[in-house]
This record gives sequence, structure tokens and C-alpha cells, in this order.
Amino acid sequence: MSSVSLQAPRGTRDILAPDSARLRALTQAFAAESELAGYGQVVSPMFEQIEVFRRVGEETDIVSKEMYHFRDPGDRHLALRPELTASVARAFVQHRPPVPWKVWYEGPQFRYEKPQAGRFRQFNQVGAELFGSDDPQADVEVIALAWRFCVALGLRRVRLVVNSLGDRADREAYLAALAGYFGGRADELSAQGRVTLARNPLRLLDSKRPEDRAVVAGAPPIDEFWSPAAAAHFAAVRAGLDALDIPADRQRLLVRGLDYYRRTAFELVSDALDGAQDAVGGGGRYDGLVADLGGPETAGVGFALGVDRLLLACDAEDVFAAPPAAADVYVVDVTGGAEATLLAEELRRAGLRAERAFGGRSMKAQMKSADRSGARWAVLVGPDELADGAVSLRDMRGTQAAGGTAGQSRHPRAGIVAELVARLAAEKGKTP
RNA sequence: UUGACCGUAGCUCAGUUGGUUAGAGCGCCGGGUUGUGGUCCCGGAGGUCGGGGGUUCAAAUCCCCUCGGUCAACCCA
Repeated sequence: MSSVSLQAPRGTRDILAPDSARLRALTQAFAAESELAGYGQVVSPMFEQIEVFRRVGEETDIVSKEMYHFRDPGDRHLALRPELTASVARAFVQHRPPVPWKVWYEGPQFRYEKPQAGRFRQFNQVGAELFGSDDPQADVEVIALAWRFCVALGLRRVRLVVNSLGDRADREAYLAALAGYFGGRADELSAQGRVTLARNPLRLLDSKRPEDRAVVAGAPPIDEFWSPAAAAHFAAVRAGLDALDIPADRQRLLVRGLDYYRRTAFELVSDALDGAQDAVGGGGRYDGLVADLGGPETAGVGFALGVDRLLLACDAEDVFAAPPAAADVYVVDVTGGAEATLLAEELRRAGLRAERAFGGRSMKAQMKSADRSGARWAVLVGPDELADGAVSLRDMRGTQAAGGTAGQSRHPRAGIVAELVARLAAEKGKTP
């Protein structure tokens, strides 16, 4: 950092090309996958009345201590969205679309946290939600969508883990049982573990502290608290995934961070990611959330994937590279540059990716730039060409030595655009 | 919020126990005779050593604060 004193706020960053193109490509791939399954895009505001998020649970860390919130000039208390399910559920309550309402979304979210690899204060997610059905097949469809997308990206080292948190009453009973169990062994827990116990015993289950893990190992399993209906639902979900050949590991200690989850909970974890942030996404069923937001009793299931972490996983597995940004044509003009402007515009109108230099640089310098642009062809305009109403066309992929004029041909200026369109089309046909 | 490590040109980094005009590679710009790229050679631009304060005759090198990064706990995508 030299004399630059202004910088992006902590935990945020600028994404420049070609990384930005890669992010866009990932979003497009997700859109394609989602719409294939009948999900329509929903674009909701980046901020909401703070109440929207408070309703999802005050004990949730995301809500209680990680929200960016503020009062606007009209004294409205607002918050930048820390997650999207609540926003989408609010949209559902507001518009009451016919069910099943199937939506996908994409965009930044904000959480006030200490940043580290794969964790930012502004981060991007893609996700999907299905409102209005408690059919276990809905869970299967949603999970399959998330899974298929990871596979489509080329990720092979992603695992799906699933669990069921039971119905509301099951969850309450389990919570009480955990409180009793852990309470009796509080002295064996870590100091922080005891704090967690007081706040939410469920959280202790995925503690990473060794002292806590030893105690957790003997904790009562949630299975014993499932209602018959919840147990049957989970069995149906697992059978459905099995039928689709989607490998799902039951993980009895999986409890998600948002408190609104009921029954199905799942996560996608990457084994290619080292470090603590190995979850690329997660989701589950949240029957009851819509009612909490003031709507009718409505079932729902969905998921979100962290775009930044997905991209990190792609890097680790060496898949889903940035799309190439090579130019088709580079216009070299040593007659002042006005001709390059005309030609480049013509080429672009014809759909070719055309680049040119500015500032009246030497031919050698422009050729160097042409090379670095990755252009397939260079169109040269010098005094001779200009006088003859012609241009020189140079094959930049030739193996001839630099400096020579082999692989170069003269063409009438008038027909050069059509000529290039034809040549590029012919090549594209040969090598897709 | 807690702890550990780190912060030198656009990028990756060197900078001996504090001592004259802070270096390299890559990148960028220009040149190697008349208008031509990818190799090679030469040259140039670019840094108030993250910022502020302190110790000292003297600090990129020591101390404090601050901002930022990385890693871990917490939590989560």
C-alpha cells in the first residue's frame, strides 16, 4: 500500500476481471441449473426492516451480533441482509404467490465478522427455496439441485451430509435432554463450552474443542426424540437421495446455525478445502418460518451455497477455470489511430472481439500489445495501406519468426470485416 | 469478541548484530537504424519500507498505538 489511503472496507474486496467473469459464469451456471428445474429468479432488496431478521431467531449469532444495521434519514431501523432465506420468506408473505413457489437467487450478503480465508463481511451466495410443500420429495429435489450444481462445476471432493432435527416439539425435548446431559458434566466442558451450554446446548454438538468433543461423544442421539412423522420424513428423504444415486452421509451431530430449521438439515463440505471453512453450502427445511413472519402456516425447504468458497474449492480441485478473454482481432494503426477506431467499431458491430491501442504507439509496441491480448488476428494499417485502401492481415498464431511478414496478406479495406468473420467462423466450426 | 504470525516498488520477495543516494525477479514503458509480436540484449519509470508516535547521533530494522492480511477459537457460506 503506497500512498493510497482509501481502501475497501475490512472484509470486502474488489473483484476484477478475469475473476469477475468467473464469478459471473458460476452464477449463470447456477441460473441454468435452477431454471431447468423450474425455479424462477427472485431479486429482493439488499436491506430489510430489521424485524425481518429478528423474527428468524434472536439467539442466532447472525442476528444478535453480526448484523450491519442502521437508521435511515426517515428513522426506519434497517439491516443489510445477513442471509437470504428470511428475505425471500418475507417476499412470500408479502406477495402470496401460488404454491409451490420455487425460486432461486444470487447476490451479496453482509455479516459483521472477523474476516479470514473463505469468510468475508460482504460475501456472495447462490441459493434456492421451495415454499408450500412438506413432501419429502421436495427436500430431495432441492438437495439434488445443490448437488447437481456442484457436480456441474466439476467438483468431485464435495460430500453431502444430512441429518434431521425433528419437529418443533422433538427439538424442544431434545434440547432439554441435552441441557440435562451436559449440565451434569459441565465441569468436563471447556470454559467456552459452558458458555455455549447456557446459550444453546445444541451448539455444543459441533464444538471443535477436544474437551467438549469427549463429552459430546456420550450425548444422547437425536434419533430417540424424533416423532414418528419426522422419522418417516427423514427416511423418505434418504430413500429419495439413494434412488438418485446421490451419496449422503448421515451425520448425527449436524446442527445448523440458523434456528429456524426443522426436520431435514444438510451441508455440502469440500474435502479439497483445508482450514476451518470447509462448508461450501447448507440448507434444510424451515416449516414455520413463514408463519413466524406473519404469513399462513407454510412449509419450506431450501439451501444456499457460498460462491466464494465454491470458487476456492474449484481452485483446489483445479476445475471451472476463468473463461478465456482473448481478443479475436487487434487493430494496429500507425496512421494516427482514427482508422483503428473506425475498424474496431465495425468489427465489434459484426460481433467480433476487437482491441486496439491508444496514444500513437510504435508499430512494434502495438504488435507487442496485440500479442498479449491473445488476438487470433492482427489487422495492420500503415501509410501504404491507407493510401491503397487496403489493410494487412497477420496471423498471430503462426509459428514463423517474429519480425517476418510470412503469414501476412493484403486485403481490400472494404471487405476485411466479412473476411475476418468468415475465417473465425470457419475455425470455430473445426475446433469447438 | 479472543489468541498467534505477518505488512519493503503493480506482483513475488532480498535487505547482514539499527549506519551513507533501499535492491532483485516478473510485469509495465522505451530502444536494439528505414513500418511488425511471442526468444535474447540494453535502458527507463515506479517505493515518504501500511499509517502515526516514541527510543537513538542515526531505524525498513527496537518499543507503543492504529489500519490491513493470514491462521485458529467462536460462528458460519
